Amino acid sequence: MNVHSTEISSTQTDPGSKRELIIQATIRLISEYGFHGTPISMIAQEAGVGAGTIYRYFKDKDTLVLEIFKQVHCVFKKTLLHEYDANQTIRDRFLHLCRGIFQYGVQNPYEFKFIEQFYNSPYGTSLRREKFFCNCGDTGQDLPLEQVFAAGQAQQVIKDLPLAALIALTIGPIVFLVKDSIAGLIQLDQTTINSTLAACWEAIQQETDTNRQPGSTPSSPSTEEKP
Amino acid sequence: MNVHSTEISSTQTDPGSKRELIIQATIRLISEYGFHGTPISMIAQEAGVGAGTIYRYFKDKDTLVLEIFKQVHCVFKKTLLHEYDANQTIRDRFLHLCRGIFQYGVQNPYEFKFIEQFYNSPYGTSLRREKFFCNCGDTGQDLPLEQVFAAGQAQQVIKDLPLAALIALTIGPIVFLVKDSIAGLIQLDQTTINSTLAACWEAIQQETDTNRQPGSTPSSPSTEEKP
Amino acid sequence: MNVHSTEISSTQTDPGSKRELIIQATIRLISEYGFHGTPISMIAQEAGVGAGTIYRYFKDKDTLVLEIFKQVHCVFKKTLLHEYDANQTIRDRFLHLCRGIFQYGVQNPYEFKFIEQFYNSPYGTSLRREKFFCNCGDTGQDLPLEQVFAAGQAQQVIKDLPLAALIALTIGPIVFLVKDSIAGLIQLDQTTINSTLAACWEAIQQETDTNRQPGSTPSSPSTEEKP
Amino acid sequence: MNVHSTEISSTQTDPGSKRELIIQATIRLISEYGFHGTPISMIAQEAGVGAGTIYRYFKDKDTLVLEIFKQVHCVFKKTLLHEYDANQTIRDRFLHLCRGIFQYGVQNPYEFKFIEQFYNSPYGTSLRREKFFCNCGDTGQDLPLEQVFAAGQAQQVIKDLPLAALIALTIGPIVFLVKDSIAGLIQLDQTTINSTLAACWEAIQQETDTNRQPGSTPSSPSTEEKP
DNA sequence: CATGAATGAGCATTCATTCAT
DNA sequence: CATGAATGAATGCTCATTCAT
Repeated sequence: MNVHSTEISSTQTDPGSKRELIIQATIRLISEYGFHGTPISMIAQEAGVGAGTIYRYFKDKDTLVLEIFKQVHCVFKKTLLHEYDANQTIRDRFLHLCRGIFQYGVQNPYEFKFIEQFYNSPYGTSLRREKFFCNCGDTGQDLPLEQVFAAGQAQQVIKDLPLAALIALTIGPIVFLVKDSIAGLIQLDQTTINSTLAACWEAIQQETDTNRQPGSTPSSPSTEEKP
Repeated sequence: MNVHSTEISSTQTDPGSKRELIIQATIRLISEYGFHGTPISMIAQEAGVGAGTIYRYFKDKDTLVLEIFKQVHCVFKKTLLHEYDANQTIRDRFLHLCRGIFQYGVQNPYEFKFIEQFYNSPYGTSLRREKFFCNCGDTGQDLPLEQVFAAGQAQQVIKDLPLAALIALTIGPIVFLVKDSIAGLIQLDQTTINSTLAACWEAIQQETDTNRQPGSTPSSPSTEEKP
Repeated sequence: MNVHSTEISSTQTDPGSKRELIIQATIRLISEYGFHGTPISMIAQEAGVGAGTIYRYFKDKDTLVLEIFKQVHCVFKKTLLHEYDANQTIRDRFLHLCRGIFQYGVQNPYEFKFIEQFYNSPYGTSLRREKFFCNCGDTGQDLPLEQVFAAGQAQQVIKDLPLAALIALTIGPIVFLVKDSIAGLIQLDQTTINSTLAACWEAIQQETDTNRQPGSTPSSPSTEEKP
Repeated sequence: MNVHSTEISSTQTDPGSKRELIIQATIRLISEYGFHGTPISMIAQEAGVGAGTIYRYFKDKDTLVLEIFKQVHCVFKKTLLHEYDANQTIRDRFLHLCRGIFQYGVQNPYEFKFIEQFYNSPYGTSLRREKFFCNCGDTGQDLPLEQVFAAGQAQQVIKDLPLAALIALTIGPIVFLVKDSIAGLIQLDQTTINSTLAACWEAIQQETDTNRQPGSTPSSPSTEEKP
């Protein structure tokens, strides 16, 4: 009855549908110009639809952006969790998730910057504070990265820093680099990604005697968790 | 004939001048509401001047923001270089600069967010790409942090990563944390700052014989082998 | 070729026809929200038809309303003339017609307010000026009330006031009261209606010796004199 | 500080001020086309000002109309009360007030229709129900006409009809006639006005033996109240 | 015939910029 | 120099109307 839908239906990804055209145009433009820098008329033109058409699919501009964020954020989370194994070592789980962010950013630059824009908007700030995130069908628990950090700290594999600091030490560099990559300031190949991730791990790992044993390289799997 | 000046005159820091009132109001408001969320009329009111007055000092809104960015960015750089000693060790110079960013962000949240806003705008992106930055009277050389990294790599104290990656590994976490701090999501005390900076250093430092045993290859994260 | 019809076909009162559904919805909505406050889409929804369907029956929104007005106005006139006997006394004919307006308004509040809305619109004003009204199959003669007034004046039963004044003195109070009734500001029972009509009659009647005789009026709601 | 003012300042009637130009244009246009039929752009053009200028004086379109209504309604009430003497007979007070309405309508056709439009809008309906009217500096008591009716009923000079009916019997014809006059359907001279008012009085007056004496003409002051 | 998705002109409102004072 | 009233282009949004299905 109502075409405005918060549910993410399968038709949303029909690449030819007007709705999807609007979404893609919005992501592209807002990722570049920001919410207030992107008039509806510009979205309509980029999508190749009439301005009024947008309002058949979304109640207003706010809703348009919020709904796209939810959808994009969901896909983003699902991408991270693809082939994710909670039984792997802390380090491997860390690397899996972080590499996922890298890959996602490089392969979906518009979506990545869109998420960034959203997080840095007043909207996003309150989102973060209220832990509002979309559930995507999962149990609404914390981002898996936070779980990894918590588990790692429990096992004394990860430094006893505030959670925010741990996140900053990993997400910070990744986001920074991906944005530089999107801006064309650096070419992100697998080698650079891998070495950067290794560096991130070194930043947060708890150095123990075991870790300091000769031959122990920062990037070698340690077995500190199951002694 | 034209009172608009790209040059940074000495009067700009006169705290009572209208120009400075306008600048301070703009920083405060744009850091909070963003460029498009801050009308000229709001700036005029916050600054306690007439709207038309702003146009005596700045050609238009774009120029206003660009000029403020240049000025703020200069002060920021100068702050970092305060008591900076190029003869210190790589690590100390690194810590001096990074701690400076932290301090600046915590003590000047409006300016910090303003710079952030600017960097994330289309304007900022092109700026970064064109290395346009203001010279601030210095010799136009690279940011000192980049010099430290280059020197550190020459001395094999710092990993052989792309410069952009090294910057990301240090600036990324700092900016991330300062923003969280400004948003009230974390309380940044000296302990947290110090341990975070130590972590950043661990992320970028080259482990040598001096530091470690030979054969240690920081850039090989390939370790998934489980013996 | 053109399904739009200015003629009032017999199907218009078929209660199940789409045309009639549209008309009823329009009357209900416009009487409440006015012409500009009632979008076509709302009419379509209320009528349970597609928006495009309305344009099969009416050329455009203006035509829709004009045609409905003609139809409603016709039915209104016919209602007034029901059981109307031109051989009755002036006073009885007057009371018959006026009571008819009261009854019609109370029983058909939507239609009544619709007519009102229309009369007060620029459209209605020009209509009144041009004496354009629909003929309803009658001989296009004046409204019967005007005939009664003319006849009454000829018989010196009704004051020698301008016709417009006589109409105002009768229609004015009735419309005013019915609107208050519809708005819920007064409960219109038969007693109030009768005494109001008696008052209207007193306003326009020519006082002669004949008229002043006691008990002279058949439907005498006029018992107010206390002998 | 704030140019939006609910207070009715003396400058409002400065005929050359933009504010007054806007008000006059609004009254003229809304009286003819109604609220929804009068775009802001049309008001701006009619007033000879830019569209944005209107918003310097009024918060939004609703406020514009509401404020004008208050002002016009105040002037209207003051006009009615000009030279009004509460010590006159019921009939004279009645005639004074009703004649005032006539005069006001004939001399201020735009304002008169504007008030009409407003009363017939959803806004006006709630106004009537809530007795919200502006106080105009008076004590906020009922319209004087209602007081006259109440007093007249107490003295058995006026019929014992519901208040709404009495108002309908007087205001109804007057409004009806004035509208016809404005529409050009009738020429309202003093004779017509006087005889119509006399008729209105006959409609509502309580007929006693005294009143029935020959020679008692509607327009002559009767002394029925203080026998 | 009937539909409702699509359209774009039109609306209320905001805001960067100008200019008379 | 400084002001802020005035402007009109631009924005988000609505809605009468069309037309492919």
